[in-house]
Order: sequence, then structure tokens, then C-alpha cells
Amino acid sequence: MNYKQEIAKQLAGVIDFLSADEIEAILEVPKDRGMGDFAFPCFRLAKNLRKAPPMIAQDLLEAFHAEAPISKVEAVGGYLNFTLDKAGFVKGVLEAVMEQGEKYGSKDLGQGKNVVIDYSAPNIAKPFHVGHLRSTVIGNALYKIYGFEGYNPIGVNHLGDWGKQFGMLIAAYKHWGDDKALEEEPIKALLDLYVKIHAELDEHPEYEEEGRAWFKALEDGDEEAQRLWKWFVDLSLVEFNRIYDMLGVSFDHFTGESFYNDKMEAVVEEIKEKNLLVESEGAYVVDLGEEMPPCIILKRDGATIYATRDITAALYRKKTFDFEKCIYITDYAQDLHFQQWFKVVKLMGYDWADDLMHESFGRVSTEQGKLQTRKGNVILLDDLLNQSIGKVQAIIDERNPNLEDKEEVAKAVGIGAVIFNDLSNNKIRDIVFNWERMLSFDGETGPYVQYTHARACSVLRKSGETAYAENLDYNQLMDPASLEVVQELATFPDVVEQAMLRNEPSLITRKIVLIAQRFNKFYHDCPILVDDEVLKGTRLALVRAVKTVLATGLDLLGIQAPEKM
RNA sequence: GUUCUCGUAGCUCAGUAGGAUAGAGCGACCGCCUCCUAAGCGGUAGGUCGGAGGUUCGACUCCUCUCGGGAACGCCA
Repeated sequence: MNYKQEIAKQLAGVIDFLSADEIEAILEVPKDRGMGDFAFPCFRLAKNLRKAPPMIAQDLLEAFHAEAPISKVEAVGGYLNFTLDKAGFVKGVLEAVMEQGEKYGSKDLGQGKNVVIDYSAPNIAKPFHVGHLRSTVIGNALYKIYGFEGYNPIGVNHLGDWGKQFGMLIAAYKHWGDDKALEEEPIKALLDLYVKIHAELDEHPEYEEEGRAWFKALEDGDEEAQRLWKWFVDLSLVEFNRIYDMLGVSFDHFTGESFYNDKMEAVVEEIKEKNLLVESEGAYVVDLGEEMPPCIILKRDGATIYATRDITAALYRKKTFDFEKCIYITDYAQDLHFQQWFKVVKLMGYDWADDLMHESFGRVSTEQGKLQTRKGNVILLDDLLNQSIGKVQAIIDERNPNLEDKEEVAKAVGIGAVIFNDLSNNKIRDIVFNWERMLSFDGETGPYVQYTHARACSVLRKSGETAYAENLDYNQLMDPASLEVVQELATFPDVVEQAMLRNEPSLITRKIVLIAQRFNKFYHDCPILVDDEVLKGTRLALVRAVKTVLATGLDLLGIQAPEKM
């Protein structure tokens, strides 16, 4: 049952000029839950009624006849506060979690509709560092959240697997390539080649031309160029897949930039036919009027550019997947670029351009400044994950040396800490990377939530049969600590919905921290494994509900929930 | 220069469609394991919500201006 709707319905009986829906929109949750479960602010009625808000509240109170589930109504200042029948509320929430289990929290909003999510998209032949982590984990979380809400999410990795740099790479390989090094440490060897040829450009400017020629050969289908390119891509993918495995991230399609090579000509043709393409300074662009600079479609040399490729990919995806939304996860440096080509798609006459969404996130830097691969100011994801796992291992050895599956748990917690950290604030915020902060496992962190989950599991494990006792008395959960846990569980579905609508996984991160905090307080205040069978069974029901919701929340973020740690 | 974005406690951040006394975590200080995992719990200290106007019964929230950080602004992606 929806309590808010119910209250709105009852209130509508005494306010003739507002509908139940309008009232529902005005109803809010008091900051101080001691005031009640819902509050109706009377301020905005003051004009219509030409009365002071406190008087309106008083009058409404007198006219109002509360029915279940409302147990108490009070007028406080300009507010009319409603208190629900607590036992009924607790029962409703806990039974919902029990019945729905790991589905609790989903409103099944998607109805099986397709949503394309474009995330990660690393550049082939470059190392995977913390800067690439964000798109990957945000995209993965959204993938899970949309799936949980009943959509059919389609995860696409738009790999940076094409462009002039591959010509340079092939040229470098022809000069200094070392097959053994490439097989052993592919990314490092590829990066070395890339760095070396750029370093040599001053003395050997002809390398520039060699690279250009090799890329031309690649585009023209030259057999050797194709073979080497494919080899480099495959080498990189092995490495990337190893990292995706560690992170627990997966994709439905690895359609990179190269995938669209043979599809762009038709799109350029279409833009031209629709009279959108104009010549400008030797290039061909689509004019976007006053508000934005023009969008380049063909460079002066006639070659396509990333906007062309993105438009082509969007048209392909619409045709292939008939998506309801297509979401791109990149940092905000690309904001203008996306606005521009979204507009082009719109000008091409496609109304579904409105379904293209660019969800941008903040940039990562270190205290030394920008992350720059060439200047060596990078934090490799491998190092980060290994440091984190190592620290978790040390903690386990110290506090829980007899834990079985130590390695597995250390990985789950260490990697979980990194993912959780990345998803804990609004995604638009910039991040200044800091090792100490990163590897702190106290307070609002992944390990804290995982620990809380493991704690709940531990109690359930020790409870024996009573975990499934049938005689429950929800009146036993009327103490503040228990009640506050239930209140947080109650709004979990709304938070998941909001996280999806706003494409903001951090809402879920914050929510599960809050649930964990409430639970730890409850755990501290209320002994669970007591002699009184009914009390024990009832409290265990609460523990089980918390365990379920924490596990769901962590899963939606792409984080594991070990039963012991 | 133009546009976008961020500015809340020493630090990192929440703050829902404007609403009741602005909240967490970390760090600091003080407490709590004969008891279900102390990666935990409690307490103390810490704020002119960058600044100035405006709209409103009411502004951290909306508008204008301003200061400071970050970013984008045609042939890289």
C-alpha cells in the first residue's frame, strides 16, 4: 500500500479546491521523524483561504477524521502532521521485503524496453588508469539499475580502436617491434612503441608521413596493416577483459569506432541530401545557429571525424535496438560535442534525438595535477586494485586470520572499496585522487556496508531455526532504533527509481550507507539472539530484511556482498 | 572573450519540486568488547551555506550581478 496516496485521499475530503493528486504532491516527510511520518504544509493555502497557516492547520485538524493507517494527526505551526500506525507500517515493509526478496526495490518501470548504455570505451594500446574507471563503473551500475527496473539494458563498449594513431603504431612496430615483449606485456609494449615514435619525431619528421601512410593503408584494406591492427586490438582486449573480469563488468557489444567505418558514407550522404551540409573553411559542417558552434562532419582532407562516427553509431543503434533511451557516459569535457551532434540528429528529422542522453561526470586528477600518461602522472587501475586488495588482506590477517576463502574475500572487499568510492558522490563532481582517502575503510565506505552485511549474515547463521519463526510480533519493533531501520528500508524502492531517472548511482550508495548506519545502531542497542522466541524471531526478520536490501544495493552498484569478512 | 559547471564544518561530501532548529563521514578529543564480527557504537568541539542584490509568507535551493576553482569553444576522441 502507498501510505502517501492514502493520506492524500483522506485529506482531499476536507480540502475542496485540491485534488488527491495535488495534495500528494505537496505532502512531505518531516525532517524530524518524531514529528510524524508525513506532513502537509499549509502555507500555500494561505492565499486561497486568506488565513494564517497555523489557523488553517488547526481548522483542517478539526474537520479531519483520521482512518487507518493514520494513527495520529497534529497541527504544529503551519503544518498538519500525520503519524501512521507503526506496527502496520513495519509489518507492511518487512513482509514486502520477505515476499519480494532480491526483487525488493524494483518497480518494474521498464517493461522490457531497450536502453542502450555506452560506457568505458578505452583507447586500444593505452593503459587503463583511474581516469577510465569512472565511465566503466558508472555505466555498469546504470546497466544493473535499468535491468533491475525491468528494462532490457544493452551495454556497448565503444572502443577507441581506430584513427591515425594506429598508423603511427604500425610504423613504430615496423621499426622497433618486439614480438616477445608484445606477447608478455602487451599494453606496456604498445605504449612504449607509441611513446618512442612520438619522441623520435623531432629527429625523424618522416615518421609522421609513415604513420599517415600506414593508416591510409589500413583504411584501404591493406593486408599487413589490417593484420597488425587486428593483432594490437586483440592484445589490448585480452588486457582489458582481465580488468573487466576483476571489476565484474560486462558488455553486450564491443562495437568500437572501426565498426562504423563502412557505415559513415551513407550517413554523410543523408546529411547532404537533407541540405544540412555546408562548406566552411574547407571542411563540411552542419550549421547549428547562434547557440552552438557548427558541427564538423568532414574534415578539410575529406576524412570523417568523431561526430560523424557518433551520429552513424546512433543511427545504427536506433535501427538495431529501437532503444527508448541511449545513454552516453563520458566526462564533461565532451558536453559540447554531444550537444552538437544530438542537434544534428534532430535536424536530420529524427525525433528520437530527444532520447539520446549524455550523462557526464567529473574529471579525475591528482594533487600533482592532471593525469597524463606521457608525463608519468598516472595511477594504473591495476596498481590501485592491488593496493586496495593488499590492504584488505592485511586487515583480515590481523582481525580474522581463520577466515576461509581469504583471497576471494579480499578481492571482493578491496575492489568493492574502489568501486564504492567512485560511486559515492554526485557523478558531476571532480575527484582529486588521494591514496589515503582511497584506502580508508572506515565510515561511509564500501567495506563498511559489506561489513554490515556480513554482520547480519553472521547473526542469521547463528540463529538456527528461529530465523524463520512464524509467530512474529511487530509491536516488538517499536523502539526508535528498530523503527528507523524500517523507515530506511521503506523508501529504498523510491531511491532506486530516482537513481535511474537521474542516472545517478550515488543515490543508492548513500541509501545503503544510511541503512547500514541505522542497522549498526540497532545491532548495538537491541540484542537479537535472545531467549524470548517471538522477540528473537521478529528481530531476525528485520535482520534478514536488512541483509537482503544491502545485498541488492551493493549488487546494483556492481559490488559483491561476501557473507563473511 | 563567450558558454557550461562547481563553491555548504579543518578535510571529503549529502541536502529531494523552495518549507519546521542546515546533516553525515574523516580528522581531533573523550568513552564502550565477561555479550550476536570493534572494518562497529556513543559523546564533545567545529557553519555569516563564496559575496551582494532580488522574487517569495518562507531561499543552501529560483533570478541577476560578482569573486574563486575546473572545463569546453572547428578539422584528436
